[in-house]
Amino acid sequence: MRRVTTVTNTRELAHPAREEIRLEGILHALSDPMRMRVVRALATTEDELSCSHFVLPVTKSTTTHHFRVLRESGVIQQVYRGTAKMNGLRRADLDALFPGLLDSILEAASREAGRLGDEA
Amino acid sequence: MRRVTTVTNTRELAHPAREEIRLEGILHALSDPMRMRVVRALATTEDELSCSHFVLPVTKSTTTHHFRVLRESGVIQQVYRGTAKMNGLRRADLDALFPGLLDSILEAASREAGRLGDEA
DNA sequence: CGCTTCGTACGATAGCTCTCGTAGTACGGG
DNA sequence: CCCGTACTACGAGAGCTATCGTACGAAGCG
Repeated sequence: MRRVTTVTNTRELAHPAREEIRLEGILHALSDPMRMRVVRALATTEDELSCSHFVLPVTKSTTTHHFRVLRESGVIQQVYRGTAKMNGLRRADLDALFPGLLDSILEAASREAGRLGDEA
Repeated sequence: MRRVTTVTNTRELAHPAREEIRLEGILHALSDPMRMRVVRALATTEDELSCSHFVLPVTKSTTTHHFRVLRESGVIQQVYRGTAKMNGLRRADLDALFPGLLDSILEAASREAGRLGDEA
């Protein structure tokens, strides 16, 4: 029952620092179809998207799990905004660490989607 | 006891066709340190390298396992040459499917290795 | 103060995966 | 024909992972 005086958010989320991000972790995170889907959606916009914005064919707890994997691997950043949890790609960090990598992977994903008829 | 009349190799290895290669599978294959190590070594040369050329800190059966994962995901091609099994990157196929992807990942791996002091 | 919406925590389960050891097959050389 | 080298197959174990369901907490709305 601790009272909070600030208007802003209390719930904090642990993110790896830029230097802690590992290529291995990124590749692993993106090797799951659900997570790749999320990242591709995030890449299409500058805005942050809420978790509930995504409609994945899995339950909500599983979705939470995937977002956590993405956050802990350093691919996305998450912040609470009211009841919603907003998600954004860590573009600056990823580009600084591995220039061109994210774009190559996104391009590859897009290519494959097109090739397999998923479109987009 | 089947006798073979041909002089060339009998043992065939199953490889995915180019169109069967999946990005997901590639990323997963490369998200393992041992396998990334192998791929990085293969990328440094045009030649094919035998499995025994690699000295990984795991047993031989584990090594066999990793090579199989790489082959089945379409990252490498393998062929028997006498008692040896030669390995080569499937550069042409990968570049055709996902232009720039392999190089970006290799570059990222190299960057991280440098950053972490592994050198090379 | 309830109610709703959004997301989390926890426990469970099935399946995969990395690892090993042992036993075995294929090839080439003497 | 036997032996050594190179790699495989199989079985097993420990650990991770994707998934679910249920129960819960946090924020906002009326």
